[in-house]
Amino acid sequence: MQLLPGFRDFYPDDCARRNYILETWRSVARRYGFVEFDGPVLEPIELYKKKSGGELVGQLFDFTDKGERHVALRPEMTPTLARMVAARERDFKKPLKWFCVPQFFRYEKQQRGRLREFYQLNCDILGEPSPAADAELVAVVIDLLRGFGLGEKDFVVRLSSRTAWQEFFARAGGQPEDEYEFFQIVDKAERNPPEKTDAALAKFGLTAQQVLDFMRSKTATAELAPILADLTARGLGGFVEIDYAIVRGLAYYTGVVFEVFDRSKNERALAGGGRYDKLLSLMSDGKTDLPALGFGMGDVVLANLINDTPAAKAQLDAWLARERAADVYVVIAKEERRPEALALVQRLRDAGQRTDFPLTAAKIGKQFQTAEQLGARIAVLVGDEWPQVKVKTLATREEQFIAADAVLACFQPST
RNA sequence: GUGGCCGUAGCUCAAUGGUAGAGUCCCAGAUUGUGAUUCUGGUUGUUGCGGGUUCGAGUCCCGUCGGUCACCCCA
Repeated sequence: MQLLPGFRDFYPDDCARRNYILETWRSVARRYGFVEFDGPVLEPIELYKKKSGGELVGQLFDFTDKGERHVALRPEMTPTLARMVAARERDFKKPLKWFCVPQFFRYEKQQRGRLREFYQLNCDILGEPSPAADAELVAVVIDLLRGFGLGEKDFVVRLSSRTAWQEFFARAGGQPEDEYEFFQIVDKAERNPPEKTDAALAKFGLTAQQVLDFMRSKTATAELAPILADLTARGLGGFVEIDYAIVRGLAYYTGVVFEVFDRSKNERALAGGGRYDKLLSLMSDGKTDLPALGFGMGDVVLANLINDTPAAKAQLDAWLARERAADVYVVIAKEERRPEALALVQRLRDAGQRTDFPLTAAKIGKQFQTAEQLGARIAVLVGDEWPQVKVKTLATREEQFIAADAVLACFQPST
């Protein structure tokens, strides 16, 4: 049987790599005061139709359940978050700083950095309109990536704003109802030939040159300046560039938007997000109106970049080695001593030592080889010397005899 | 969803249209109380799948599934 396209098996080594990413995400998010939440993997399809107007339904894993409900595997978290917050908004002190690490499912053709199943860290701040919240969000993005050993030379946050483009569009005489169409044109202006952009902009009385000129003006607007100042005060200014080419595809963004890219531009976006001040109101039919902003960061592109960045790769490998290493391997040199060895194994495990031993009789050399492969730091040999055992530090090959009862003391922290 | 390239052992890859191979990994032994190297032996295949051409197909043709890259999209 083959895997379904775009889905992954996680063998122990893959699972450890995945957990490294998830644990690092959780650790940094908590450091910033974000608290973890989660929701259902399966949702009624209307939840996703409401926001997107059905455009994204073609990329959902959806089906009809046995109760005739039309359901979908979650492709994103923002609708669920909006529903949850809107339902119990008064229970939470503002601003809310919530994160989650959900597995998402999207029915798309897979390619580099994009699968049909993936994990994505989501961090959201709700109930805070101040630019301080925007800066806090960008700061946590930066520190999340720094947490993997990535630095200023490895990635950059491209900071932009829908507001800036709204004002640009209004100055040119554009109507608010045409804004979204205009954003879509701007979003593609960098990739499309100027003639094509000119043609699309003609109805608004604009030219590709005007749009590209503004796009390349790196001066911060009054909205973005305090965010930059905040990040500079934190010492994170070097990670951020103003770049009005970032518009993002979705209709619901209202203000600051940003995307994070690797400097070499080999990968697709590492993370992306922005403000969606009107979305909660939209999702709750006006019952709840909270300003909000957030971003998502997927595991697939991030893993690619870590593997291609030596310092980050080294940090990952060190973590993996620590993660899988056994503390102690008990070598049973004489099968007659197996009961005593089992007792020792049990005591070591009770004391919290990661302990392994041969389940069946095996040659000594084989057992040491196994101990080595398991990454054990210490081998304890049980044999003729009982009630003494031989304690060997595998890295240095030093051995010493110790009374079996005293072995545990070797592993206690010496205070 | 559209198009280019690619599918041979668990992995990396060979094989002019003529008997499917090597390295690696794994297992065992050399070595009955010590890890490396080395040496010896061993397991592993419906050549992705299904048709077709041919005396004969891993090889050529068609289809299909999967992978990959680009486009579309990117919550």
